[in-house]
Amino acid sequence: MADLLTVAKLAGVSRATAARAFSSPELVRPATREKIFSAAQQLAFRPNKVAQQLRTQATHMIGVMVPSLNNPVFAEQLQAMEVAARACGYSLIVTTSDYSSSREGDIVEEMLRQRVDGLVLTVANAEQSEVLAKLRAETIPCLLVYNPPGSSGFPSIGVDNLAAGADATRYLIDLGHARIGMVAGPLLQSDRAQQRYQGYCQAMRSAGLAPRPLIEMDRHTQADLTSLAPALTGPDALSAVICTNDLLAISLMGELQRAGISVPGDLSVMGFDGIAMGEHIYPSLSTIAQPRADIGRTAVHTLLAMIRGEACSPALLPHALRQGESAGVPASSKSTLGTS
Amino acid sequence: MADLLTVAKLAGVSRATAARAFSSPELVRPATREKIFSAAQQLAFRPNKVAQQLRTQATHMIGVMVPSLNNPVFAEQLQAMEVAARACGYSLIVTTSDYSSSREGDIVEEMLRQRVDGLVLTVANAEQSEVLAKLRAETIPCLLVYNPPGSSGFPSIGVDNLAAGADATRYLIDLGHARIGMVAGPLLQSDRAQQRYQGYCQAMRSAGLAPRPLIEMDRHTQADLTSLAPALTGPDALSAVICTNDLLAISLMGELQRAGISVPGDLSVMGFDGIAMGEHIYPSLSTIAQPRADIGRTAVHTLLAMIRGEACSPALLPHALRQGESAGVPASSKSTLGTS
DNA sequence: CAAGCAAATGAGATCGATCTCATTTTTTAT
DNA sequence: ATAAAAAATGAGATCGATCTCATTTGCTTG
Repeated sequence: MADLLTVAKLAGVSRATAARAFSSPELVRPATREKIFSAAQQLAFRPNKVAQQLRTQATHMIGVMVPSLNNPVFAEQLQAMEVAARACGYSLIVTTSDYSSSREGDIVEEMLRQRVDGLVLTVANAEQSEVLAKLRAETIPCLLVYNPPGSSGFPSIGVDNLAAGADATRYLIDLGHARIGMVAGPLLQSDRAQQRYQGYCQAMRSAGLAPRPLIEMDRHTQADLTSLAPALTGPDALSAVICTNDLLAISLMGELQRAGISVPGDLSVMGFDGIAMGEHIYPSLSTIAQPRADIGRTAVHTLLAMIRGEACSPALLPHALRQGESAGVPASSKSTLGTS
Repeated sequence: MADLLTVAKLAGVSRATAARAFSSPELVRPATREKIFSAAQQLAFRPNKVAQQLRTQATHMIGVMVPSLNNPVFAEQLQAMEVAARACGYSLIVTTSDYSSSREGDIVEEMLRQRVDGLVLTVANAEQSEVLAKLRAETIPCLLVYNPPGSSGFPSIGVDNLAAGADATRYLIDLGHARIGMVAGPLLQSDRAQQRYQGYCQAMRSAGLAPRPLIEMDRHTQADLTSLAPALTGPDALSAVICTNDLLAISLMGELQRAGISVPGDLSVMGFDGIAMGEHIYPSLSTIAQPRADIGRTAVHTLLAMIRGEACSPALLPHALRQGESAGVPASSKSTLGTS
């Protein structure tokens, strides 16, 4: 592959001038510039970014780590990030941690060696993350996404999960529900889920209702009915559940329907995240939508600002309750209304 | 950031020896090695990959381009690729083309400048892709995913879309359907969709049925009922449709159910791809599942083999018909059976 | 037309590692 | 103990661009 020196020779100029023709053309006399460009053309010259990166000490690469691309929330956020980054001349190195703390460590170390200009991370639990502890000693710009901007010490882009959890709960209460439960993945491993549950508890109490203990599923994105069954029977049976993410909600709805339980007839279901799929299925998913594309875009722009050395304001983006068909008036109220 | 020279000085050795301690420790006397390692430790030395890449002329980076991460097929494939690549010491630069040919060109050029070691691409249409034409003049290892391995001249990883299309069709025929249609995105822009349609046509003819013209939707991943309505009325109304991808199928099912059309009662629906979501919704999606994770993994391993200079055999991976609840016995047969 | 000044160009160092080849040190054999 | 062979180390070039600073070229103006 032809390098700049070869181009310079063919054009009869020095390396420096050839380089200038590309980086600051206005400093090169038009005639010379043309000679250089045509030489470059002939030789099919293609600038070597690696060399540029070494010399300028800037890679124009952003390291991105998400838990999994199998969850559309992250994939959709990444889609937006990629578009935003490329528009600004940056590339994305994408990695997945599978919520594993050791993998998180390896990945970040690798990216630091690659000298990415900044990092955008979504970690399992920001408060007690080892990798964030290590990063605190580094000077590289680093931004969290979805993780609450708590005491981790890093700026963060996301929504107010607590308020969002409360909003979802209040929506169901306003619909007439009182026996509302919350369903989460295993061990409440995600700090977002924890906050959402807090919000649920607050909203319940504000309405004079007793919050119920969280119902944990074995898997983070797939519901199993057996774990839920106890909560659905007896006099205190739930009339509505909020799932801590959309995948969980969607798979729960599927299981319910397969078991002959009607949604929202017998049980209202709400999700969290607002993945695109939720709008297309039937019944469409009532959910708290996070502005995923906005989050991705904002994350990129905020990180680039940090890279430029500007102070950055950790942004809370607005969430929105998306009314779908999966949450409705509870059966009891309906019959009450019908007979009144 | 401390560099190797600084480490070498502190350890009282030359750059060369310090470098060797890391790259080929067996060439360095244990005592010396220890001095170097402890110096590195003290200085928090972190090898600079950019410099390595420049010197060794190998980046250990793979450029990946997919149409969109909003479609779980690509996200799920990417997830598998990332894991496989990292296990082999490679990183992924991920980009999305949105099926735009100009964006494809820009992206690939950018990646070539970045001197990625190889490319894994999914293009809109491999046969007439400008970017592939350009790449044919380059020497960089390049692998297609999902695109049929036709005359593009590049090895490809994917399934036999023609056979898959025929399998789906035959499955519906075996269920008793005769009035089967196929639904695709706009302009049949994807070469895979074309092949699947061919397969459908073949299977129909083999069964003595007349293939119907393709029904095109305005968007690639979202169905609208108005475009489909004509095909659903009259004496010749369809009893089953095959969609060229799962997103289309799922959104179609949603629309149908919202319109009071029962699936599979009134209309059987099949998809293509086998995204995870399809199994969770209700009714679960009958589809032709592509081994997305396998495809991703195989793509990485095949590309790495190409990078090592080994000849590569373009692999066709097996697809599988996944029986779901969305395709069933047609209403007419059912009543026939019932009255006989 | 010469002096003076701005614009254009070039020489050489630099980024941080690796590689080759020469040199020094250590080990082995005699 | 000494020569020969093997192992360990070092000096310096190299990858491909960019940057600084010195030098040359071109232009303006008196």
